[in-house]
Amino acid sequence: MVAKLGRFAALAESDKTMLAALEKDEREYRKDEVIVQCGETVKELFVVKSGWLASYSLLDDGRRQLLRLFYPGDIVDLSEIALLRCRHDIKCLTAAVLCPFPKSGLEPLFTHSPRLTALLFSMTVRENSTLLDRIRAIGRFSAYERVCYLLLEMALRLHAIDGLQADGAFRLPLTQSDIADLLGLTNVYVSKTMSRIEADGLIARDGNRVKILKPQAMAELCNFNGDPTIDSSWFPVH
Amino acid sequence: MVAKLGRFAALAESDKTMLAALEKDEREYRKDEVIVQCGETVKELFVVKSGWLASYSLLDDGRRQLLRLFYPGDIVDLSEIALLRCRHDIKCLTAAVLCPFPKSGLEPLFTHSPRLTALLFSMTVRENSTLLDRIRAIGRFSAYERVCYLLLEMALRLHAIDGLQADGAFRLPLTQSDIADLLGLTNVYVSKTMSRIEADGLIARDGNRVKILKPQAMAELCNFNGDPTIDSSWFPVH
DNA sequence: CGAATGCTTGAAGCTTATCAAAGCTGGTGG
DNA sequence: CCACCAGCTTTGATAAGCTTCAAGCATTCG
Repeated sequence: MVAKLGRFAALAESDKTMLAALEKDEREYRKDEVIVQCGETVKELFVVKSGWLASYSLLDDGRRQLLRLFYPGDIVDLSEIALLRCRHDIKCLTAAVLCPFPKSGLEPLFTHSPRLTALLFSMTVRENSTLLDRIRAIGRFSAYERVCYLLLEMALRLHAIDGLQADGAFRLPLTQSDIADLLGLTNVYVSKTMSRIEADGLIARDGNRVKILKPQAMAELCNFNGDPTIDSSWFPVH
Repeated sequence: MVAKLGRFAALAESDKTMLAALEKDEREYRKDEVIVQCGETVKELFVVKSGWLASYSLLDDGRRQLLRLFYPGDIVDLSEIALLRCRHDIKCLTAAVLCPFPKSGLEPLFTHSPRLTALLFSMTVRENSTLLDRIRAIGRFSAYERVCYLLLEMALRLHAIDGLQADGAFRLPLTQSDIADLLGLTNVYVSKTMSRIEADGLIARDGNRVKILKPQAMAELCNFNGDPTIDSSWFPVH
């Protein structure tokens, strides 16, 4: 996590120490294991060491909407610190290693490091921004555009944490049902859409590996702007 | 704004003073006036004194997605403080009075009041939570459910700032095209859907006034949970 | 009063969902 | 090491929900 945050702003040694304290315990989780259940009172947060997680919401009739994906280096779920009760389920999409820490573990950080506080605030805003992008995608994009969009976003996100393979391809640990629930589609139509995207020569697939062949064309197709740039100029110095 | 934030946690006098400083200037804006344009470097933020605003994203071919609504007491756009360039347009849905202040106006607040910082952080998380709810609505709800959802959310939001009329009705300053762009629908279908909702006896309409007749039934219909509860127990004391 | 804007209603069409069945793949136990 | 099985993906046929297009009506404003 120090590595991830350090990309956005220089950190003092004391800041690094505080962050490292959050990662001192490790716990392993199996694929599909549920980490947090909707309605629970949240006492613990987690730093993701490895693996993918997702938060999601279930409706009475079985409909499901995936809300967020958590990658290595993320905090699950930083937002929950401010809420009394958790509003969504969170589970492992792959086997994962998490570093649990009590909610109060962030307290010293808020009281002693304005700079680190600003940084966490910025991370929350950034996440916010990706949610807005997805609202736009689900609300106004065709299925074809939505899938392109998701693939680009994942590639970008993985690139940032060195999760891409040498040739730029990446393993897609989501099932097509997961992708459908993330984008407001059905698994059947995701399958048909991905086949079309592949037939059009925009991507190549091999098992669950995906390689984006024409990132430029795909980005134009779905108005993909990449990540917002964090402005650290206003951060308190210490 | 002091009133709005004070609802979530007790504020020290010094905190109130800092907040009040943000609201010392006032400027009037006309309906449809654009406050912030996509791509601009953000130097100024605003406290909404009166009126409604919305941020939105335009696609090349004219499609539009409304992203957020801003009500009196909100900061437009708190998120932008952390971003170098603005990613969306923001405009007035009604005539409005805003209090502009420079981005740097928040700096003393971050450096001198951990408690206020935590509160702003919480507000951001809370907004985050409503975005997740809307992702769920757009991704998995039918048009009928989406419109019910939006009306409930607005009523709740207005209730919190005493914006409801005596009989519980409220003026809806959005056009049906706005509602459509907020929910990922078309203006035509919003019209048909609202007529159905009214025919079903869930709401009553008179011009642009709306009254929710059966809030309970509507809430069950669309799994409406109300607002998340903010946990202020972890806030630094001063 | 005329023009502009927004709302309503109907008909036709398209994207996506639903249902169903068959093919593929990776993991497990014999 | 192979066969089996469960879960995932693919493909096709049909259906539903929403969009698009178009015209008429209502309201507001200069």
